[in-house]
Amino acid sequence: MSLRYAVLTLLDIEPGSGYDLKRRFERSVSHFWSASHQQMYRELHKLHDEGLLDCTEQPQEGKPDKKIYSLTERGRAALQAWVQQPTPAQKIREPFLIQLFAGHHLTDEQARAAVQRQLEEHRALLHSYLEQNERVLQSDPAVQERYWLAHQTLLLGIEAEKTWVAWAERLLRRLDQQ
Amino acid sequence: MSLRYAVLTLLDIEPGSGYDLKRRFERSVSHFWSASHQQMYRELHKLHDEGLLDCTEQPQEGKPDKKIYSLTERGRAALQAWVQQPTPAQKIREPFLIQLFAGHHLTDEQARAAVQRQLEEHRALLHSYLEQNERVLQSDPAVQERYWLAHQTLLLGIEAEKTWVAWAERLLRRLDQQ
DNA sequence: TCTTGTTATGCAAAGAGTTTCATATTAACC
DNA sequence: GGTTAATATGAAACTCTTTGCATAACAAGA
Repeated sequence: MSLRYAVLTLLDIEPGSGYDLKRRFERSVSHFWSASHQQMYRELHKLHDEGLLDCTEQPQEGKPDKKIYSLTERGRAALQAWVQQPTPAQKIREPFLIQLFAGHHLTDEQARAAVQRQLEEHRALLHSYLEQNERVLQSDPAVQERYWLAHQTLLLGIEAEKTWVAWAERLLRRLDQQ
Repeated sequence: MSLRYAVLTLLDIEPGSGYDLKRRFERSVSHFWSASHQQMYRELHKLHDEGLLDCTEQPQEGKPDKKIYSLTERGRAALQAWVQQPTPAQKIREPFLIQLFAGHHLTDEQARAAVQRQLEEHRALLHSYLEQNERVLQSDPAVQERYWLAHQTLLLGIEAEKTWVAWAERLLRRLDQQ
């Protein structure tokens, strides 16, 4: 049930199409949620059917038309009610760590390569979050003020990636000594 | 496809029943994977049908009988082949951070309570990982040596929870000042 | 004109995970 | 004898997510 509220939250901040939403998921909330375009469209249809979203078709010049979704009164009420409820605990599922857990089946060389790959991925994530952070810091102070709690989630993402990178670097050094 | 390899990995380290496995998931790998008992039993049946697991019934005194599963040669080969393949990137899905992202719908008091709740959960996780770590450090050095990469995953879990706790504490202080 | 890339939307099937229900053995306690 | 709790296993229905397929408007370049 969380995807729907992620969608409502983003559309509450600013209305948009499924396509927009997909890109905003990648740009602004990838540090705590991900969803494919099929999930977006299905969820948008459902929310529209349930009367939580309005939809208006918007013709475009030089591009295909889009459907712009925005929250209805009921949509805002549903979001408001949900944010005040306790959330289910996160379920972590990290395939790479299963592999390391089965690391006695890896040679040192294989382990090194796998950790190196992860290190690069997490460095890239950290880099992208730091860029997002720069964009936020350069935006309108009134907007920053209004969405300061949203910004805190990005700061957690940054700290989490720093932790990951530091851990992977330490592990690589240890693998290199062997 | 990752659950099956998590199951194979644990049974490769030590054979056991579905019930054992459930507890071992909670005790030893909860920092990177979680699964319900229904998932265990279903996966065990599938892996047995596919010939990756052997199964022997073991009568018990004072308790219901259990089915002990262990890897077949093909099971070991499948695990060995998988650990060497690149893993799909983790998909983070953290409902609490959606709520914070929609934090403009919360009063400071509501936000404080929600963050406080998360802080307590993550402190409890940190505590339990630190206890696991103590158990590992007191175990047979030869076993520690063999599974040292598995132990590294726990150290990452500990660092990640420390990061979370520190972030939540900082956020709470900021909320208290308002 | 044809191909490639971006924008934009969607269906259908399969796979993974959750929730609810059900059963049975044994120990411990009242 | 009846209740509660831990151990032990499983089916069925449902929801959520992924994967593969499909369509179409338009721009840019070969």
